[in-house]
Amino acid sequence: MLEQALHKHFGYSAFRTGQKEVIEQLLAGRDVIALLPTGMGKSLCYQLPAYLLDAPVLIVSPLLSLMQDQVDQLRQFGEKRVVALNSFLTVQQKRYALHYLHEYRFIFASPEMLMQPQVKERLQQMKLGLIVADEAHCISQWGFDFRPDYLRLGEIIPMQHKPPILALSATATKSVLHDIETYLHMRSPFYFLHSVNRPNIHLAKHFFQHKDDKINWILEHVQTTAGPGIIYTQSRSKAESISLALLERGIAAAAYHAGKEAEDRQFIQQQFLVGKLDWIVATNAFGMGVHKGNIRQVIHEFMPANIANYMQEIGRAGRDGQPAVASLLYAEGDEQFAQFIVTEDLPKALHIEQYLRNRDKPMRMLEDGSISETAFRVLHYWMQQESNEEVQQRLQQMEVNKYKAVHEMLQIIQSTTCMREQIVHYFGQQLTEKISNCCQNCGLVFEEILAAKQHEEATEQSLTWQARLRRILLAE
DNA sequence: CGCCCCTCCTGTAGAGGAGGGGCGGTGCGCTACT
Repeated sequence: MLEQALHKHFGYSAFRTGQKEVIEQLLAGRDVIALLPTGMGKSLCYQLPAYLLDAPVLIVSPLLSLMQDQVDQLRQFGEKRVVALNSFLTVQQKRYALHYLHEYRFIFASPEMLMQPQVKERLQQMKLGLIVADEAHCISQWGFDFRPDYLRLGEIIPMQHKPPILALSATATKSVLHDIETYLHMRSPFYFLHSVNRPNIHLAKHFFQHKDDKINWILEHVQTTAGPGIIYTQSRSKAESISLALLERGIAAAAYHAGKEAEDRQFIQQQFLVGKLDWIVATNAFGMGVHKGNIRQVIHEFMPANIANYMQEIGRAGRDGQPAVASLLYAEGDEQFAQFIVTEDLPKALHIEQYLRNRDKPMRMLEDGSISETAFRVLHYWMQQESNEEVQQRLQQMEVNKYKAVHEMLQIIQSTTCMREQIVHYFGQQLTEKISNCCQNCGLVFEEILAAKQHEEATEQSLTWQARLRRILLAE
């Protein structure tokens, strides 16, 4: 009985939605794509099978920090046969880990590490019980133009004695599901798809004449409403300046972006998790693997580049099931920047010519700085897959697709019909129930949603003196 | 591409506008250098 195994290894008495179905299929040897809302115990879907299979489980993870969290969690459960194969290991540790790889129960690794010849060869000789792609939407989101090793995961799957493959994610469109299936070489996978709709997240949007007005709105809004929350900004510098402005107003806020030291990032995330920080002002670097239940607000200072990103980012709110608000701020022309940022680092036609001229030693292209490291890696990958003409076409198509995705997001912003319905429809699903205070277009009274919370805060002593003064002076 | 910031220009005072330059997201692994 699966329930008995669940109780024996993890001490739980019952499965959560989807877990049992997914595990049953995996144990029967079938590939599975599971879309489960975050925080609903996605990791158990591979952790339990690991104890019922007689071979190691390989988990492909997008972030080192995520890997570390999962390793720590398993160790807390008393599991010793667990390893994270990544650049944190010394040469000796890595050699040791590879030598005894078959003895581990859980092997975590990044796609880049898996593509190293020594690692790949070692895995190919080994029997694996299960291969897991955690946050599997990364295959589609990052594989084509950022981390091409994500498209090469199929190379580590043994042809003979192929283990079942599990793809886990919280949000994926039909086309993302298709990419996952293709690049993981899945054979008629079992789908467990939870609804992408999150009824407790209310969708607000606000329009502004000038970009600066958005900042003023944020400063005002954050001082008078309930946190904790995340503010997503378009650039690192803006994340810094807004968090500073909030700090000056007595709000416990911090900035988070990829320009910060790994140590600082970890510290800030930790402080937010334990409630010492109320607001995180971040670029899209923040979020994956952040398990905080009581996030009440997500504010977008800029326009997300596509609907999937928007859903992922607002989906970090209200995981405790309590009401939360996602506020999307828009000023005319914001789509220009969104378009620029997502296409700026794509390899261009001139890079293909340059690549062909340096065919014998393409790395030379990097020397004069005419191409970024990312763009070079992406170009190099595609040039090995396809002809010049095909690569050129592909890159153009990528650009077109990215513009199209920005436009789809813009339509949600500009339309006057239910935002939720449009979003759910975009993911190929249907909206089954109608909620009150659904979205800006259906009618939304902010105070009604977080009213109880705000009242509580108003009487709290922890209210900042600025906010108290503001209430008195402005009679709010 | 659009923004922000800085410098320069004008024409003899102080400030406003033109024009140029810099900047702008996401992560892995690895290497060279301090």
